[in-house]
Amino acid sequence: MPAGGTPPRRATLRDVARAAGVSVWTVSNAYSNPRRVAAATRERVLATAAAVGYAGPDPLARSLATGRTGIVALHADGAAEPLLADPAAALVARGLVRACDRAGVSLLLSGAPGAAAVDGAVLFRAPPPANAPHPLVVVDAPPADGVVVLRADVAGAGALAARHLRDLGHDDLVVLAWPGCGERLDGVRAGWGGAGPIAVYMAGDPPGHPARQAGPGAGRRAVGPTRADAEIVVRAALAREPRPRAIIALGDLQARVALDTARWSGLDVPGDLSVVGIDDLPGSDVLGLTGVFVPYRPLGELAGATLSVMVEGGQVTLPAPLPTSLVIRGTTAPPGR
Amino acid sequence: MPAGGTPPRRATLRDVARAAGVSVWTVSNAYSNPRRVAAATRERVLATAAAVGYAGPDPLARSLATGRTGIVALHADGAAEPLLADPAAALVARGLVRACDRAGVSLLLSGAPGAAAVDGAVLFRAPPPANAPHPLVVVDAPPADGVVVLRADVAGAGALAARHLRDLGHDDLVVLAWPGCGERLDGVRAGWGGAGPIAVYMAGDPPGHPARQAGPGAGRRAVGPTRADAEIVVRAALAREPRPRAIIALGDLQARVALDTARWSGLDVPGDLSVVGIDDLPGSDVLGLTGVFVPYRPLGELAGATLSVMVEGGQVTLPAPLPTSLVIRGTTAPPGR
DNA sequence: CCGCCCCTGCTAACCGTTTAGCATCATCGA
DNA sequence: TCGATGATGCTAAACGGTTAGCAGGGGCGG
Repeated sequence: MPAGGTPPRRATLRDVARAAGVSVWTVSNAYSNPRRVAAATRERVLATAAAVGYAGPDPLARSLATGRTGIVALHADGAAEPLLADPAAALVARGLVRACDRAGVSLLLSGAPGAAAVDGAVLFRAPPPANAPHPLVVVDAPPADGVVVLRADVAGAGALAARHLRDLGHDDLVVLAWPGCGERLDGVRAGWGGAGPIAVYMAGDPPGHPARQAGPGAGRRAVGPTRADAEIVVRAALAREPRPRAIIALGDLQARVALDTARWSGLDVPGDLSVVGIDDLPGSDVLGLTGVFVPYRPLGELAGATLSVMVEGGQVTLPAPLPTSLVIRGTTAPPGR
Repeated sequence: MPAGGTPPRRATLRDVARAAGVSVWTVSNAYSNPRRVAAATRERVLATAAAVGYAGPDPLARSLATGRTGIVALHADGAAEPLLADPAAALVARGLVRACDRAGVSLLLSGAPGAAAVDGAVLFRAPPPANAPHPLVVVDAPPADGVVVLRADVAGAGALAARHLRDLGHDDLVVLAWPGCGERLDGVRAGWGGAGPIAVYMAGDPPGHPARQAGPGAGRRAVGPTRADAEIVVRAALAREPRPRAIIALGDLQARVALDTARWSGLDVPGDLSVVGIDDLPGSDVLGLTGVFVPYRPLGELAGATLSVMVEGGQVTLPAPLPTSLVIRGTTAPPGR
């Protein structure tokens, strides 16, 4: 004989309606649109729902019907991990999650755009896909037509760094760079303004470099050198004759490697060598690194706010690049005699 | 007269089927189950889809039909931001996102459990809800019946810290604690083993403390003191007579405040005062802080792997608490004379 | 030539909601 | 007494897929 128990299926709106003796419409509105149903009826419906173990409308079905998911995505290229592992991306994520909290939505970290249904997406340093079914905001990428791109004034950042060293009296500049950071480099050149020679040491991927060929992210735009790449280029730069007295690292990671390497080889920073980084990532403060602050977290927050407006159907105007600022700590000084 | 253009609605499976002259079944399987449809047919379907601008099955509808979303959640209490702002939570998130990448799913950061449809959820230091419609894994919370709780051996961590100081010859211990870290404290007591007196300074929320009453998280289990709380308790501890010579901070944040405050008031660390923290958060290495490493990132990774198994319907056996390890750096030494 | 089986594709039911549009009814002013 | 009105709740059509079960047909062994 058949067991008389309820099936293991979770209760649905229909079940509640049947049990409460009302229509599906009434139950749905009791949850989503309380003022359209009389208080007494609503009370009864909710009580019945609790009795049959109904925990509220299924978010999936609700999303399908309404077209809204209450989720925005932060996308990376192949894998989601870099979104938290890369310090700059993590800062953007942190700003974004704060904006999401404020807007009452959740944040999805995903390496596969389109795999999940979202109301909108933020792309960090990634090219926008052609036919996204939702609004898109791109962070820290070159401006492009037809897409909302949010960025910091990285050229200004380079200029700030160069001007600082020039103001200190330096007249010989070494720059640690990598392919793809052209704008920062241009800024450095502009800020330096011919105060002396500039030597650029370029890190990372020559075509065919094995370490960057493997893996899902191979071939994508370089967003920065690996630690190993940085060490190679730093060693090369420090070995130059005459020895460098002022270094701008276009990224904080390179700056830290430069700091380590210089001190390791007995140089006094800033006595023998001035080092300034660009990014001012968390941790650079305790290192005492002089650098230019790039507002990644505010960018993430702005991206979230902007996306919210777009999801609501509003128009947004492209803001000017967010300003950067020089933070002077302990790694720069006038050139030693 | 009516404009003959296509409506702005996105193409659906049905549209593609009509255009390709096949049934909906065929189109669906061409995407989701390629081996059930002849290669030639599939080819034709995909071409037609591209022609009418169909970008693949809608994830939402697919999820509704299959019951799978390809999303796992990391939940916090009221807001999602602490998941990235709190260093320990951020480490768990990082481990989790890596496991998600490996499993091919996306990670949702949410402050409102149940607001979005997910296949499973990880709760960090939060009590599990009663009737979750999906598998649950709890990280870093007291063991409980019927739920999978993953944890580090925090008692062992406390013991490691205490034993280290005792081995160095200390015989007078000051502990910086907060309500809710009882297990760590117990571990300290066990590791210390009566090598001398222990003075415990407890930080944070006395009932009615205004700073912790406001906000959505009010009343929840304390996961650690705020910076301000830490400063107060550190000041109190350092002012003790006789002056402390060995401090265990049950959390790294307190340890850092202790370090700052001690050095600020002219004490030599570790000459006058030994400080050891528990957590070994990122940044403690450059600070040179001696401490006990708590494997938050591996916990996140393990949580992700465990959750994957549970989502697939598998049974999991509770692993033993993950071991912690002592990391000796520069803030501990034998007691000064 | 016949019966069997596999391959392919179809029909139709289902997933659990939302919501536009309409029916019903009690209340109320004239 | 009657029509207008507002409150309340119902019917039914989406939303965009998946998939169990089945029909038709061609290849193949007997």
